[in-house]
Amino acid sequence: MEHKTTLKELAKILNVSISTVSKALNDSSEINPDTKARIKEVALANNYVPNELAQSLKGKKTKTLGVIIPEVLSQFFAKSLHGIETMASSLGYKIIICISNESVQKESDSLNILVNTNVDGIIMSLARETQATESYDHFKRVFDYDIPIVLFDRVSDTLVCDKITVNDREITQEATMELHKSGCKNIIYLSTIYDTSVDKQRQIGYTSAMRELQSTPEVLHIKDYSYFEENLLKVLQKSNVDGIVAADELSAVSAMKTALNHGYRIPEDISVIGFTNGVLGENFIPSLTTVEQYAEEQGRTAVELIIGRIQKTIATEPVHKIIQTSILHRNSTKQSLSLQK
Amino acid sequence: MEHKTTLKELAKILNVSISTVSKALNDSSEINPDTKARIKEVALANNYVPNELAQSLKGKKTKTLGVIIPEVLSQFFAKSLHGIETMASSLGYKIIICISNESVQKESDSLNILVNTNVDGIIMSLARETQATESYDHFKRVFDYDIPIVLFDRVSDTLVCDKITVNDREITQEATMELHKSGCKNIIYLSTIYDTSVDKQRQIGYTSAMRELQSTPEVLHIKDYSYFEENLLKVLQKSNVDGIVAADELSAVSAMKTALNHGYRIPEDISVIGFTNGVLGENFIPSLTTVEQYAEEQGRTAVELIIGRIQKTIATEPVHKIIQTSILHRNSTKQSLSLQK
DNA sequence: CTGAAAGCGCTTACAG
DNA sequence: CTGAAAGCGCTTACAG
Repeated sequence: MEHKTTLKELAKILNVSISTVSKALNDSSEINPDTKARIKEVALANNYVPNELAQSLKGKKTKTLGVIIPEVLSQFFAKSLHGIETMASSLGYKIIICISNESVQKESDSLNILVNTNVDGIIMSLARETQATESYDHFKRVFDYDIPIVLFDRVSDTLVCDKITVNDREITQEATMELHKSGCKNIIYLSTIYDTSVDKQRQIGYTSAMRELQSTPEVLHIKDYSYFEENLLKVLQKSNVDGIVAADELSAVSAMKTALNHGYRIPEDISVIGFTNGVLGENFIPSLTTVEQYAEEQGRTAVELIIGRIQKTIATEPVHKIIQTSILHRNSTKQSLSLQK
Repeated sequence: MEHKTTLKELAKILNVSISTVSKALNDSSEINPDTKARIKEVALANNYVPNELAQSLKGKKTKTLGVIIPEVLSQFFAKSLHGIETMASSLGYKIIICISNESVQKESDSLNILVNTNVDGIIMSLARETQATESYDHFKRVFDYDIPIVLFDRVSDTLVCDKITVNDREITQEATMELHKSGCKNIIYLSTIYDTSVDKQRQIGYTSAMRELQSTPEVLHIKDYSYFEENLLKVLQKSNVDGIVAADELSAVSAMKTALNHGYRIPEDISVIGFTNGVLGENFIPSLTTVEQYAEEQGRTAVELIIGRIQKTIATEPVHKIIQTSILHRNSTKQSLSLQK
């Protein structure tokens, strides 16, 4: 087993001091060009690579970003992660990934680990439990130690830091209006991501559209997929539902599945609009009309933001970037008089 | 902004030496119990947490695992990652995640980063390009420096290290036989994950089943989803296909979609068996009969294996764990005389 | 039982 | 232009 060459060893081989080797390899202008060349050559020949632990211990920067997401099985977070990884690695940063599983405890543990491991910054989307219980005490260390943090998608006003979201409220309002324009009379809002900030925003958007339409809003939160079909069916029948705005991809597809399995036609009897452009909605028959959330772009933007913070190249004021979304028209909705591809 | 308390500072407050503080906090038997208690109290009061960089620099262990997966958008890898993260964090290890995007270059870059960052071990699934071109030179440093590595799912005989796979060959043979028993006459093998080890194994399993059935095997590899429908349709018609063994979840669902869109009934006209138990196959209508790959378990097992290696608690011989899979019967296949839930 | 010293592998003021 | 020294924050043989 080989071991990693050190500056000390190179210095010995070259018969110069460690400082000289270090400076030469860092291209310091102090060093004679010839010496530099000689040193670099030997370093290369010995496969020298600086020990990052030692460098970080001195320099205080680890070139590592911490990422905490609530889960990785939904396309939205998988895509965000992909965007984060791509951008981070292209900019020379590594990522430590933590999955909170929607739990405050795991989120808190993860934050502590990231702080202890000296990440340069943290990118995260809040756990549902954190948002439901408004528990933010576990962020204290992050702020105490002034570690830059960027929240995306699931954000909170309590936390003063950079944020990235889409225009959830407006787009949901727009989605609701579109269903109406395409002929839907009884539109409900369906969500399984209860208690999250995005759910709240989307619900507000839906509700205000309904008010504008002088219709009574009807919100259905289903907390457990075991009762999904049963719960949804009851509402479909009772309220004569012909339009559904679903807050995420899985619930949208599940709603279509339930409806189809019980003889409803989509979009003829019931139109559905969901969120997230993922394989699930794309491949279902009918394909899902959905709000494109630009998950990868959110991830990439989060990395740019956090690195800007780390390198202090952006304003001191916290930034809230709102990404403008659009509705991706597919086959779970009827053509309306307005837009359609 | 606060800063992190150091041993030096604690020593000063306590009027003892740094060594004593260090030993006390590490519960060394050398230290007087009373002194220990006093030191721990002050450490706690000052929120002392050891600097991991310094500890790692001394001790050579970072409690960090590197993970490289080809992509994160498919349920299989997302689930594996989830299993890895869960097990790793429960055992006190952090994970650095890299996504190779099926590219040798990115895989090579990732390996270098992980080596340079002093991870204790690496868990990975090979990029398609790596397997297609049989390029393994970029693994040299990993082996030179004796960094433990565990391969899962996409493995290679060229790399001498621990491995985890499922019994791909046998289960695909079984899947093919089952389609036959349920009445299928013209069964094809469909794959979009060409050039991977798992594809090869599954293909072999399929082919040997076909030989056993004295039927001519027909393998359809589609390299680009833009031509999926067109390519598949041609074969469906030409060969009068009534059974499809698909090598992954997305191709299985895409095949069902194509067939349904062209008037075939599933499973009456064409039966389909896929791989991976994910939301995609679960929610499609009809739901996909599929090979349960125990992705999360593979991830968890990989972590156990690598940590065993790191702590040298397992045999020196490389281990190949083969996880026994089973077929999850759902609605894309007909009841056969044998098993059905 | 406590502490001074050396060292992990670097970087960087400072001296010459 | 080169090098000796101090220091990042720890741990651990060794001395007392």
